[in-house]
Amino acid sequence: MERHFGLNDRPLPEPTVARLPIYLRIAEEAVRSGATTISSDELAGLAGINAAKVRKDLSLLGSLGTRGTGYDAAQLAGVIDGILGAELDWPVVIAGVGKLGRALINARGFLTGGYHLVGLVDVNSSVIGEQIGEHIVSSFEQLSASLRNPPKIGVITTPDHSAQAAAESLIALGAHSLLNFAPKVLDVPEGVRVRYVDLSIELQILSYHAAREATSEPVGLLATVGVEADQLRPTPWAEAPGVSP
Amino acid sequence: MERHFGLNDRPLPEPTVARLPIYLRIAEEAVRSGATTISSDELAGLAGINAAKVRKDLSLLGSLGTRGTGYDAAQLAGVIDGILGAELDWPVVIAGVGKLGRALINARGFLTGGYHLVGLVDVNSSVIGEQIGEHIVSSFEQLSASLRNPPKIGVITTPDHSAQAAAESLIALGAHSLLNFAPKVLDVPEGVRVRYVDLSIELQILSYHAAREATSEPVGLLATVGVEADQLRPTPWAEAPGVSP
DNA sequence: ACGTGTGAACTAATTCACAGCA
DNA sequence: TGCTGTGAATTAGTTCACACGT
Repeated sequence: MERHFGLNDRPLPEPTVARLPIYLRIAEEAVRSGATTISSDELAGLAGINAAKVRKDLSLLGSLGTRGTGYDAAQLAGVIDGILGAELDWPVVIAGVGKLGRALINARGFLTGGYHLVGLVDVNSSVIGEQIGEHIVSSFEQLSASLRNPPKIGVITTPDHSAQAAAESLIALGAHSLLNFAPKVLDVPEGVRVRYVDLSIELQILSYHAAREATSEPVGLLATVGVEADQLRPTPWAEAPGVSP
Repeated sequence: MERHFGLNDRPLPEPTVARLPIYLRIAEEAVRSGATTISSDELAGLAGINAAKVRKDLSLLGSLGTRGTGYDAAQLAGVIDGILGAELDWPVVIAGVGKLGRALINARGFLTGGYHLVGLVDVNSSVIGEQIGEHIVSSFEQLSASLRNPPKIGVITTPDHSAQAAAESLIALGAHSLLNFAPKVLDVPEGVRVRYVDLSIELQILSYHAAREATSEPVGLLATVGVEADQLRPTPWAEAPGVSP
């Protein structure tokens, strides 16, 4: 598995990594709208951040820009795509076929690019066998028997009390990266990466700020991101690639 | 509207704000499980971060702990709850009753505490009039006529091409804070706060790291958070309060 | 002129390490 | 002895400002 670091030796700063998907979206959008080139200023405006940050971020990927002109939108998209690994093949299994699981399965924009669903599992026998889109919900045993290659990413959309069991099953299937939507801290072996997404926290953060909105502070565009546990890195930003139900 | 700052004068650092909901969950959980007291070490372990950070964060809220003992779990929960404004009343309107909207409406844990749904709107006449839980989907006009008080928070779960219109309607209803799940940058007037949540970005961040997993780095628990656009602040962390479909 | 790339300055956040109270 | 609270040190990230290519 190829290693992508910055231009040099070092890995990219987490905040930069978190912004890359945003730049990618904007660059792709620019290409679609016929632009061949895009400047750090434009990128910054659309991302809701400042241009210096954009340039600093992109300079870590190499000298992609042309002075006086800007960045080649298509090339930029390609480079970011490569770095994010989106051009590789990322088989995904979703565990938990409840409302949220279904929403993600059907969301345009969630499973795009290199991410594709290879399995849908649940422990509830009333949904096992159900067909959703092109997939049939199976038990872990069934999926385990039928999968040729292990999934790279496991998505947990079970109720919280089942999350740990789901995690263990996904890990047993071979997943080393988990995206957990359940409000539960997972106990996973060394080497397994977990990313937590907590939607209710967003409301709490919003209301914290709203409660002191009186002091009308500048309001910026936002970015959305899950954070790396240990080294909590946030993601600044605007233009969220998203879930469109 | 009361102003909550740290102990002193200054507002809390964004990363701290993003961690508070996590501490809150853990403290509440501790209370439920019968513990009266919880230490920064325990908090840290459950949150997937280190104890110094926990103590620094909590010290900004006041001298809540007792040396040699730890923090009073119930008191801690109460204080954080107050700071996050969760004990206040936060009327929420959800715009866009597609799969994701329905998932959020039904998710345990999304609309809890002081957050409660006061309206469900959509532009699609085929869903207007539909009853979902205790609410009936209405048009913006209908809702506008029937709402007594403006919603404080608007949640956008429409397709991306409708997001801007939804935002404008929500703002017209009186919402000053928006939580946008659509992959679209919103153009909003000064004073309106937008928080973007992009679920597909999570996959991209996971795969970026997975692609260089070869170098087995330490794997931490993660935190999930949307970020404040301008000042991009991430959220470190583990134990995500979540969406359980 | 224009806009990138980047060292330098600055600001923010994390982590250390320990004094001090229960 | 145990664990908080917190200054000090460190590390990370952002922003400035300008030299340099086109």
